[in-house]
Amino acid sequence: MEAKTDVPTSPMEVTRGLREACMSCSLHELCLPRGLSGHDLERLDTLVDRRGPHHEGDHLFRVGDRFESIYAVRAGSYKSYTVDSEGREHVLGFHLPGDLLGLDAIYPSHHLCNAMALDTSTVCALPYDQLSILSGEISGLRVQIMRLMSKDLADTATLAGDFTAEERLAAFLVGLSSRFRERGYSPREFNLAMSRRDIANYLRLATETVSRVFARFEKDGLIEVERRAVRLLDLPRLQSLCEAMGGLQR
Amino acid sequence: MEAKTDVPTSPMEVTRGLREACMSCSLHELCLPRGLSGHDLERLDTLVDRRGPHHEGDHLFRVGDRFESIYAVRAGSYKSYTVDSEGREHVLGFHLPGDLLGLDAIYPSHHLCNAMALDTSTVCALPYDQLSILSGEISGLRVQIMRLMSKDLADTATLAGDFTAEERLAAFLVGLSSRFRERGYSPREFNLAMSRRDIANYLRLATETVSRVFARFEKDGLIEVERRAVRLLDLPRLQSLCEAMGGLQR
DNA sequence: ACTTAAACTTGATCTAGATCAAATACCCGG
DNA sequence: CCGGGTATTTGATCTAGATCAAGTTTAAGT
Repeated sequence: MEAKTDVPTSPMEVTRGLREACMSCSLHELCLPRGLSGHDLERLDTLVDRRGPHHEGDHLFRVGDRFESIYAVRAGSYKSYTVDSEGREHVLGFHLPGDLLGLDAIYPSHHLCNAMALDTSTVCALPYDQLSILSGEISGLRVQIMRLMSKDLADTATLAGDFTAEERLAAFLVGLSSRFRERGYSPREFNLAMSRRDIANYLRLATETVSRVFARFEKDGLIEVERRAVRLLDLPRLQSLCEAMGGLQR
Repeated sequence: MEAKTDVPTSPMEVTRGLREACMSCSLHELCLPRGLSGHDLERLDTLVDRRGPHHEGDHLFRVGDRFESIYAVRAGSYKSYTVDSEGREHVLGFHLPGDLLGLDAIYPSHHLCNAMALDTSTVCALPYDQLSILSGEISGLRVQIMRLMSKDLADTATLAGDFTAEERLAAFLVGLSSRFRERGYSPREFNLAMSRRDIANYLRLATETVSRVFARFEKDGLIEVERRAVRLLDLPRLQSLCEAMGGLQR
């Protein structure tokens, strides 16, 4: 048996604790700490409340929950989604390590969507009022928060467009691929954390259509897909399929 | 003949200049100044570079332009849009007085979309680096910038969902209605600044479909529409048509 | 291993909305 | 007031993708 990982009880565990500090986090360059120097980083670090692990199906927050913190995904992945009055689910996004969650709740001060773990996952919670104060004092932090929000705005806008099922799915795969690359994983071969149904809801397609387009892509030699495991065989061609959308997506 | 409006040359013009200060701007409560006290407001005011008028079809910025300022619409209206590699236009949003434009360009530091005046329109340009510095010093300004970005994120997410043509158009009208109400105009009766084609591109529908749904709404006694002039006859029923979407939209 | 349920795929239809095709209305410059 | 271009409406088809309907594979218990 391994020791429980959520209570540091040995020197080894303490070392592990240190490794989890922003300073030594591998997501450094993607996440809030980007561009921050040693001392500022330490100050940010004191705000961080590391939470989890959440297991598949666990909720990080739900519609209507009071907004208190924004979350940075540390490990695993989450989906954000809403359920409309007809009971239809709309997936708003998939969130990988380094992504921020909960930004849309700042204005109304309560959450507008649900966030559910797709995997065994953990987050860093950043209490928003403290973060806001700190961002007044550290211009680099302010800059990075704005950058990340701006990026979210741009990404969402891309998805909003009117595109074919092929374009959407190609963009989805290419987008995931570059996000994995940024995070140091293979951009050619990865596992989908989300179900076909989630992908379909995200891309505004029927599950069956997603399945069929996957099959078509495989037949055309663009990808190899077996259940959740995907290998991109012809990234250039996939990119050209979705260049109409500006190339990528999240 | 009236005097040119862009060069203050008389006491009257000076008065007009004062009226245009943030402090006395009617958009105060919607726009960046919200929640700012007298002195802070004056500081914000010194950043503002009032530009225009732009005439119908004029561009405020275009894809690829270097990002320098964010813009607050002062009068008139703009649309933001992209043109994809197939030449299809995708309208991202319509921007009324008090709305901010250009936020999605912060991250890449160049504009990702075009912004075009739909009417004779003016903006307040806020140089982003100065605004960023000032927002470090004035917490209320920081709060308001985050609120407005957060709102944009939430709005865009709503549009991204999978809804019928009726739901979309109803939400569009209801959204416009509440935005006009917020701005002190009639929520029941207004003029559309945008063409059917723009509406269609925004809602991911064909122009013909927009036309037909307008006709259907009119036949059902929901609205009266003549060219660009719209009167909402049954707001409650329109709202119930789009409640699936969470009620509104921009 | 056996059951049951969920996830996924595949095939057959159906349909909302796109596209194609005119006709009509409006607007603007001369 | 007139001619030509653009915006809008209306009608007739067409089609991408939805929906309906079985299968099939996988995973989790028991």
